[in-house]
Amino acid sequence: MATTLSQIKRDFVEGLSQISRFWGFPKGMGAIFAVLYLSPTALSLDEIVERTGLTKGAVSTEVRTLARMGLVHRSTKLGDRKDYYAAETDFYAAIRSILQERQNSEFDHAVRSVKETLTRLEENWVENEEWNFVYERVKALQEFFDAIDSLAKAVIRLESLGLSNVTKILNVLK
Amino acid sequence: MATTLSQIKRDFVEGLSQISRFWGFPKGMGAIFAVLYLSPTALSLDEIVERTGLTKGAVSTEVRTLARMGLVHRSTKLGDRKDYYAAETDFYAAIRSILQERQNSEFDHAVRSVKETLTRLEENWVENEEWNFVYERVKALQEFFDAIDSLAKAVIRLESLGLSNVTKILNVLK
DNA sequence: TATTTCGTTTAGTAATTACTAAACACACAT
DNA sequence: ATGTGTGTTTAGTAATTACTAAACGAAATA
Repeated sequence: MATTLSQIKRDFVEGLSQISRFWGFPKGMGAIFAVLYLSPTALSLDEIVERTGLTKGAVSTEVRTLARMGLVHRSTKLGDRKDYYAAETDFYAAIRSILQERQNSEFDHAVRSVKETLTRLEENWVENEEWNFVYERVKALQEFFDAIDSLAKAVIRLESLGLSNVTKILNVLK
Repeated sequence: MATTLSQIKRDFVEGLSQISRFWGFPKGMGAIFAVLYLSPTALSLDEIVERTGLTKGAVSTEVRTLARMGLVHRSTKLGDRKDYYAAETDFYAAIRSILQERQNSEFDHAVRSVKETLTRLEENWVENEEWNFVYERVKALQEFFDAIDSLAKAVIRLESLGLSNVTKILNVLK
């Protein structure tokens, strides 16, 4: 049972698929990214189809959302009608892109709804114990979300420093 | 159309449900947490059932995973056979707890599989261009995961400083 | 021991999500 | 204009996940 490169690759693709699924993305998306990531050259849609075992339709849509997230890049060759896809290798850039994408997402809408709850509580204020209690709790949650958000932005802003350097600095702090 | 407290609460519960779903948790889990979070007193399983509209079975299992994640706490009253549940209000503590929980999870297993790919590449080394290429790529990914992990740990370690203070410090850096 | 009151488990259903197969649309080449 | 090689869309299916209803078990009470 020789450990061939293609075997190792297959296992890697499998691993990224699971990670993808864990993060709430289709596992096919992870597979597509993995295949592109391990390829030295950009791949056409049909090559991705071949290497992942998915159908053209699935690859077409999923590679597009990957592109929207900035995790892959689409390119073309002159005199060739095919599109070619390559994995983004700068993960910090990808994160930044994903966070931007997130701004318009269902998620941010939901987070905003917490903020909105707060406003409604303020605008229809009734001075009693329960109202006060609810207000304090919702406010605390909203502040937490804000804190996370600011932290993420701060880290992204320091991208050029390198994530591990940022970590080192933090570790010195206390 | 008066904006009553119970209306506001319902909307809040709805909001957290969506957030929960976005993060890949059942939306019922979000609803349960929200209900507990807005309650000044700990609630029994049946009270949660009543306020969320879920069944006892669903609440039983989901409240348990919430407890495992450290997002709610189970308690009992003397001379009362019921269990009572209350929301954790220290979110930083909750995050820490979730990250610990994660150690044993399917996710970490998957992340470890990347590390494992790397080892296999090293152990069966073949000196050629492709092998080298794949190795470099996998290594970069593994280092990225490591960096994220260290960063998370560093932030958690600074919990007592307050998340927003950490953010402030980071913002001064550059 | 039988009964009540609680939480858990289980087996099945509903709802959602990922994916397939195939039709389609567009651009280019002949 | 017709045919060929692309990527996209769509309608349906498979697989997964969240949830329900109801049986069960355990512990306290009668």
